[in-house]
Amino acid sequence: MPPAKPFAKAPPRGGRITLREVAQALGVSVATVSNAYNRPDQLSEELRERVLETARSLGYRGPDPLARSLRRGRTGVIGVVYDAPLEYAFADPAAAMFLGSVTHAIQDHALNLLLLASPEDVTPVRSASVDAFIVYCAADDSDLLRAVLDRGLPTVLVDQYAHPQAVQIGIDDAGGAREAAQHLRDLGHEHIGIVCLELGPERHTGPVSPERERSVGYRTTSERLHGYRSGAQGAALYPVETEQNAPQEGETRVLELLAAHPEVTGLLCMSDVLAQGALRAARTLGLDVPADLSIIGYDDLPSSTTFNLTTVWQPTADKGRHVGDSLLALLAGRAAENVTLPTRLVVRATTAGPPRLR
Amino acid sequence: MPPAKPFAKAPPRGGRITLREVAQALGVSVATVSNAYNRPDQLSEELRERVLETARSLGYRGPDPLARSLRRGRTGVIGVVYDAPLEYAFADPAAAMFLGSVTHAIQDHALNLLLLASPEDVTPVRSASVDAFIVYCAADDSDLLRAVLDRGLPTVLVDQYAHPQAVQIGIDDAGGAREAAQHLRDLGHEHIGIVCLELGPERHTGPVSPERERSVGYRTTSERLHGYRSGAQGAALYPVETEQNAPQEGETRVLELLAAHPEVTGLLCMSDVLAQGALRAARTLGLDVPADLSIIGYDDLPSSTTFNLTTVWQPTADKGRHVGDSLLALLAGRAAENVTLPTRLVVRATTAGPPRLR
DNA sequence: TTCCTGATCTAAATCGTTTCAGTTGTGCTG
DNA sequence: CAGCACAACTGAAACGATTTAGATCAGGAA
Repeated sequence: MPPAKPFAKAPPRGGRITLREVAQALGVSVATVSNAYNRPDQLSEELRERVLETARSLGYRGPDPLARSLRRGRTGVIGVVYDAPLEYAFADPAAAMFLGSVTHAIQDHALNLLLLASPEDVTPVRSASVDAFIVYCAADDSDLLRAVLDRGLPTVLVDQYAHPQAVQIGIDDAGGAREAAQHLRDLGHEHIGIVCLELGPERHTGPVSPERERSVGYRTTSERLHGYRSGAQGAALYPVETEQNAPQEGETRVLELLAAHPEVTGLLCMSDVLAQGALRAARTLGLDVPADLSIIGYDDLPSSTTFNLTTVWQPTADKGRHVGDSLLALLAGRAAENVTLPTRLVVRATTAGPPRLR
Repeated sequence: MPPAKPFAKAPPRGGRITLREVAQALGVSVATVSNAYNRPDQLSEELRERVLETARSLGYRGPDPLARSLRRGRTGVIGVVYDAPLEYAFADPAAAMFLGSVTHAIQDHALNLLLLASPEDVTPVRSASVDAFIVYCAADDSDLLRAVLDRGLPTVLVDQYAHPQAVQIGIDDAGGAREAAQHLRDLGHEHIGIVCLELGPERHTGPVSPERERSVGYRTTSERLHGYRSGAQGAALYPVETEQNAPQEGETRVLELLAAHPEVTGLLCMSDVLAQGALRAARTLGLDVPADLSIIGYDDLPSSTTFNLTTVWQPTADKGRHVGDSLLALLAGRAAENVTLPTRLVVRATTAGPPRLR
């Protein structure tokens, strides 16, 4: 290897044009060029035109966003964290709709969403250039949540347990669940299956044991389960756990459940996606819905109207709006309050009284 | 709309701890503290421990990601641009699934997705700190696309016309459409309705005139329309335009279409979501599917299995993977090639021969 | 002793902006 | 003609890190 290069001071960066180059080409100061872009009132219209013109001809693409953010101390980016492979988030229409409503709420304020992937590794959370965080469905004791709070940035927790260092936005999960269970009871169902979402980050499937039920990590699951129990008093309940919020998964679990407990005549599903799986299972078994089997979902997705699914509606759009508002308040240095939004049972065509005999 | 400038004034940068503070507290240089985080082999284990310990006790939260990015010239962020209100993207399960598959493809490479909202304003595109762009479903002549290409960053175009300055990843839109149309023809349908996605960024609804059909801005719509026409030769075709990819919208347009053309016995929908609307319309009219009306969708969403919908499958996961791979190649300075992925008709239970008489 | 090597650690130069605090030069008032 | 407001522009200090090119020192070989 040759020991030393004669031209050691070669600029390694590809010939990137900066404010300085433009300023030099014009014989003005960099401050003036910067002002041409950011504060047109600080220089004469004529000079501004010349600056912009020169910049264009030099191939200058405008002030570097990164340098600007560093200097200004603001990025205009909100980090979104989801405590599961992020692909699941997109596979879940309810999550996608929520993200859509957040987007809607913040896009007029020059804010954008950065999706932080890979939950088992907290590095992205530690090294993301963001002004604030949204944490969606993280378990209360997760490393992820801890890493987020460690950043010390404004944080909004969605559908999670409250935390002193963050704002919490959620829905009345238990209330909606209670209504749903009550509805089945009112119709006369005595044996009711419950298709749960994940109870915690560790993926399990099958019947939920009482001790497992006692240590549920996700607030949503926990609350809905409590709601079901309080609304279905007097009935026999058969909760089963799923490991992914997907129709296929719902179908499999429901088939298992009905095989183990043929006396079940009603199904409470913690999501419309799982309810879709229940619908498939019923079709597979040749059961008529609702004559042979009643099914209730949760979320009220757009497709559920088409399925004529009885379900629990939740104000997804409102939720996004509240998250957005809270974020804006926190970023402006104001306080924001925890919010719990209402839910409501929507009775459609997948529920009826139980069959007299099977 | 006035340009949003929410945080013109930065918040008080009250006592933020930096590398320097930590270095001073220890009496070492900032380089050493930096090395403690980034290159542990550059200092003794003992000193490194002390640095980390001091940092912790001082409340230092680790190297600022922004400053690091500026210095390193890399952000680890990919900008995603969608040529419609971003909320629509989330409302469309196919788009959400695609985003999910991209996420999956890049998350092992320390890359994250930044969703750039508000398409009518190109500011976010101009001022986003990203290493590369993904453009999804933008019209060929849109300001948005131009703004993206102006940034001069690696760019992948998805479901769009090819462009010399970018890599294009797409599917065989026309092929799938042709198969679908052919299928209806083979079954004997003579009068076929076509429910189109948006033809261009300007929202229209209702019947598509021949001249409008000639100037379709979105490649997906254009290709599928061509495919339908080439597969349905000999039949009378009635294309109608929608302004949003949503079930409700599909229902409305189909009701209009069937009112205007009662002789229609088959429907080609450019998305499963629109096909869902068709299903609703049929129910509203008391028509039996497929006895009275055949319906074919496009995308093959998970819910379409439940609906038993005949539809055109597309390799969403593959698409995301290819986008991810191309991005990685471009970021590494390598070249990447345009890719067109196959599509395939999936026949389920919503298609049959036309009724003899109505 | 002298020189070389390797392990540690440091000084200083960036990275590309924004913005505070001036410095000019001009025209107007009193 | 002094005094002053004002418009137009500039210098230089941040912003918070990474990284290159040494400096220093101890130990071992020659």
